[in-house]
Amino acid sequence: MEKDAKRTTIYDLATLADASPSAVSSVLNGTWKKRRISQKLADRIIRLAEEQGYAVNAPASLLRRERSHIVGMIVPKYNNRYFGEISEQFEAMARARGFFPVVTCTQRDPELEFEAARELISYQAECLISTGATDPDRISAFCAASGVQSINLDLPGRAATSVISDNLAGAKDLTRLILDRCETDLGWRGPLRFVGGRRSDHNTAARLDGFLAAHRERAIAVPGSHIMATGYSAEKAAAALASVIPDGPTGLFVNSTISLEGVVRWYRALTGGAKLVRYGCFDWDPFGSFLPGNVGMVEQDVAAMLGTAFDLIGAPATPKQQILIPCMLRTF
Amino acid sequence: MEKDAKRTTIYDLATLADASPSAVSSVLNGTWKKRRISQKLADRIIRLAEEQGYAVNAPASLLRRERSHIVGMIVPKYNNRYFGEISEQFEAMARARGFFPVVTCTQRDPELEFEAARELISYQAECLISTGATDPDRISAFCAASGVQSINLDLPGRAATSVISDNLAGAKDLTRLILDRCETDLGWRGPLRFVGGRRSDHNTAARLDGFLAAHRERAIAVPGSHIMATGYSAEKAAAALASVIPDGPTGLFVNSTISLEGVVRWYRALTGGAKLVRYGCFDWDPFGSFLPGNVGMVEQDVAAMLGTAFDLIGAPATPKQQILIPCMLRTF
DNA sequence: CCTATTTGCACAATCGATTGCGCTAGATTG
DNA sequence: CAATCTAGCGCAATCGATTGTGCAAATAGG
Repeated sequence: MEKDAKRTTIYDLATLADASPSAVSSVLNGTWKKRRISQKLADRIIRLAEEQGYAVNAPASLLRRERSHIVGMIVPKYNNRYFGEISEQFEAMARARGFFPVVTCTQRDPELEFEAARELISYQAECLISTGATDPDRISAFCAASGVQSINLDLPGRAATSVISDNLAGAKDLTRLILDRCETDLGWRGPLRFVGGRRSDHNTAARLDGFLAAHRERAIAVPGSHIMATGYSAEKAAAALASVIPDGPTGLFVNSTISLEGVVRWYRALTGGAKLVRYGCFDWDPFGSFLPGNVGMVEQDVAAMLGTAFDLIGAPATPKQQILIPCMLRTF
Repeated sequence: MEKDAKRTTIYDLATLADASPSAVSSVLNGTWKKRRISQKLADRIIRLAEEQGYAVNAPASLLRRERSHIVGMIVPKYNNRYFGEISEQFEAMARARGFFPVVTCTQRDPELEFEAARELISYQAECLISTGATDPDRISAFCAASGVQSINLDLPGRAATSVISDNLAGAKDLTRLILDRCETDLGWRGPLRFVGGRRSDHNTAARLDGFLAAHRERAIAVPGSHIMATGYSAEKAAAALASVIPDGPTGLFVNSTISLEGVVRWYRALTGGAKLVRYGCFDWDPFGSFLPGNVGMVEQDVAAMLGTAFDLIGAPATPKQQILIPCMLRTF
């Protein structure tokens, strides 16, 4: 196109409209009634801006402005139903509230998380939401030093208010469901096995608590060997299960859809025993209900979590608390 | 925290370091050797910047700078394996190349697509990648007027170079696979049905061409009623299939994982005929291989597509072309 | 017709970082 | 010892938009 086509500025438009840059600016940012610019001039400027394909220079505008209206979010992954949903709804809700959302994914890499957070602050984000962050407190500290609000989502931290799922209750519900189905389908009372995740992870710990509580309710003892929280990857889950060749009924509490891939791979490789296996998964996937042996999934209430988070934005600094959002049990 | 804690600026650091703002600036942006700042002063400034939790004011920097290093991308959705993968890999590859990626999702809404594109240009993006855009040419035109490079991904446009999957070849491969499996598993020769997507959509059209070509190869006639490209949603696919109660063998070419959800729902509701159904899907999902009846999926080569797109960034304006990236057939 | 408003707009400072240019003191050269 | 060079750094203009203030011209009020 036009080789070194400098972008059109308000100065160009001012010349074309035979007006001052300040008039152009106020017309284009909507403050022109306040500044008593005539309708006539406003129309002229607006028409010219459209003709010239004018787009405001955001850096210049942000530099002068008080507020940026930018809200930032870091998420570990996109290629995952849960975080994909979070990112997508975050953007929609931010736009609906007049914010400019910027989401970036940080691959569960603590350094990248911090760097991305710093970048978002550089861009003058007014608030930063750390989703599933490995070291949320470091980010919160940096935000605080820059006068930027920070909120934790999905995984809690101590240095900022955290909005997380009620993993304990959700896990208890799911465990009960699996136990029930084992009883009705297989005439077997448990105990189940807990597959996937990491015990050092807050959410895994809470879910494990719920898992154990549901067993305790029914006075079912869970041997330590049944807790197979050996990591998140599908391979780890499949490997952990490799030695479990069900000669009798088997029930599994699967801690994430990633781990579920490993479980299903193991399940499919079973020759005879598959009919004796029932499982459920914490986290939802649209294909989950079609997987044989799957009795239900826990769907985290992304809309409620984000709604709660947005209510916190701009609110007066409350004491750092943990807000628990109930999950939804999907029964198949 | 500190109530109206103004962010630390280079002027604050200059005062603290007893140096000039220009020295601070050059130290922090790495141009200080060129400006002959002493190592001693540089060290002092860097230490102070860390102590104060300094983060550069990106708008101010961008305003003055020549290049922004920002690359923008719009995608229709995140909550989908394919686009999630695209977004995630785009960010990683952009960072690896020293760019600052900004991705935003636009829900297949033409107006939102355009608004988001305009915003990214406002932020001085150097290049904009329109992924699966409904009206890529409008965006390209706006980019051109602003002197910003634009590239289409996944869906082609006429106003910018487009990097897309080789849908024709991929669909032909998948169709052959399904036909083969129908023959070996069911002893049946087709024709298959084409489910999902929209004929007005470039990719659907290309896949349909491949679908028909593979039938033609084998001299199998496809009745018009077998082309059920009635939209992308799971509901539409399920509804379209509702009347198809297989009294004999049935084979389906499913045009997306979204449509696949509807297909699987239909499949599960079949009482007797399920054993006579085989299908395959264009687009990959990690749970796909566990779905009964699914004989294979086409995985689009996201890494290759993005690699090609990145190679185009900053390259001298080539003639607008369509670059086809081969897909990978996953056989189950 | 003359003073008070009001209308309609322009001026100029400002946001924070970048960068071309220039200045000073010490080192080097002849 | 004068001339030249260089190391080391500061000055001030600049990017484009925003916004408090000021000032004519038009209108209203008496």
